[in-house]
Amino acid sequence: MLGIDYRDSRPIYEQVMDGVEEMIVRGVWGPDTQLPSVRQLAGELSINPNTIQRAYGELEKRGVIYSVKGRGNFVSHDGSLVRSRRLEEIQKQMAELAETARELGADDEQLCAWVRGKGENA
Amino acid sequence: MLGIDYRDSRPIYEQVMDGVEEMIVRGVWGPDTQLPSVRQLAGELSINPNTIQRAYGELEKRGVIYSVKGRGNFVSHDGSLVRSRRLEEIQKQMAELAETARELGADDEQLCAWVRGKGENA
Amino acid sequence: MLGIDYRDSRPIYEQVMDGVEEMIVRGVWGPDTQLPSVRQLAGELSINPNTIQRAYGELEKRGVIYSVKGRGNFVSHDGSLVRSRRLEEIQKQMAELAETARELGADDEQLCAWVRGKGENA
Amino acid sequence: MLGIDYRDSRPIYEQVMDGVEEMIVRGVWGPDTQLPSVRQLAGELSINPNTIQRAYGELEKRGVIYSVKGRGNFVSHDGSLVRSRRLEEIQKQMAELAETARELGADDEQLCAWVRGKGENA
DNA sequence: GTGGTCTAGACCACG
DNA sequence: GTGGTCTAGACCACT
Repeated sequence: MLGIDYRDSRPIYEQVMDGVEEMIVRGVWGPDTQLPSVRQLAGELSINPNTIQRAYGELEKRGVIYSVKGRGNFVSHDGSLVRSRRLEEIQKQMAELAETARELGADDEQLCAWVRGKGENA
Repeated sequence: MLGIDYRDSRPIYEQVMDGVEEMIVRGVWGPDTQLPSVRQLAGELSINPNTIQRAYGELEKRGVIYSVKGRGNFVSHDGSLVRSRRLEEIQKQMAELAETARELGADDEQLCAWVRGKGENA
Repeated sequence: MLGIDYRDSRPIYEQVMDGVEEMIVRGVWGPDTQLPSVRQLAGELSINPNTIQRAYGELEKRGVIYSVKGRGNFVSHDGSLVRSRRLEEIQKQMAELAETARELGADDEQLCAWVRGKGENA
Repeated sequence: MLGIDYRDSRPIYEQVMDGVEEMIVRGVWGPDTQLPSVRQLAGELSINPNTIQRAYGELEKRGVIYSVKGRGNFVSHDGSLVRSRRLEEIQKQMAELAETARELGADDEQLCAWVRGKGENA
């Protein structure tokens, strides 16, 4: 879990954020679950603690987790809340892509086909 | 045309590339059309010539344009080729987004609705 | 009573201090009332005794309570004294905020409106 | 300008943020004004560049400034926008303080007097 | 030269 | 032990 890909162009702290959110979305970490300590996670992933700290800090500012000095970081939101927020972001991005594609001549049927699952045969 | 937005987080050279490709896709610049010279475009956009040079270089690497020493840069492909290549990229990105959305619980109908135009009929 | 909110960014020992002061201000604990022992309160709140100790220590330093070796901690002040000290602090903070707000263009009437109760008349 | 007070308990990066916002609010730095570079400001204030970077980063995330890689950071909002946002924050804090004060027995007239300017004589 | 990210190591407040 | 901040120094992408 929480795999880091150094070849990915996205910054590490962002990958960590996504990894944590995924654990929450999947329900593996419910509300008030304590997440791994900054130092521990840094050790496991062979990453500098500051990088983990930054990821946790951003997540806290977004309200996804909350931190208690001297105790640790904890999940605040229910997974469904995080999930819906993520879906909104995806929807926004897809709408933009669709807009550009339409300007290039694609029609709605094509676009629909692109986003359909792989069971598109038959 | 070829508007640059400094507030955009995307690098300038990328915005220039997109601008050039758009001129080609729209058919404003057909095959073998000579592009504005590096210095001229740099002057018009108040941009460092190095940046224009990089944009042209990347476009040449992609085969969208070709350069002739001492004469300038020229459009190589027909607009339709560029258009289809762009659509492929968009398709790829949308497929990835759709995949993630599906993992978050979205179904094909929702995804289709997201990419549909707001009312382009009539 | 003396509820602790781990999600609150304020340190626990400060929340404990506030809780104790509130009991005094409300008159629930009069002068010379014995406070719950460090260990007992720590147990009730599921908190480290060190934290309670620190809260009591700070309160003693402020003169709100006094401790007798081997016997326990006791309320020293009358509730009204604590109350007036608290009001002074609040007054000070509000004056600072008001000063900043005035520099930003707010006038006295606005400020008055902000601090007025929502409809406590009748 | 942009004075840092090391005795202040607030983190340095926050003081820097406030300093920048003040320059904007006062109209000293209008929209699209380029702010001092990370390294330059770090040098002037004898502060580590990372700390300035953090301050700038937070301001960008709030939309107060925008950054262009390789060029610098620039003011995005008009001062009035920043000002109104700040006033909202202050109003919120004052409302909370007022609430507590009222629970302690203060009445609206007192509170009004506390927030009035120093020309309170007469 | 600019901003953006990361590492390494340190200090502090809190529990 | 925990998180939060800061410093120092490095590397990268972009202009």
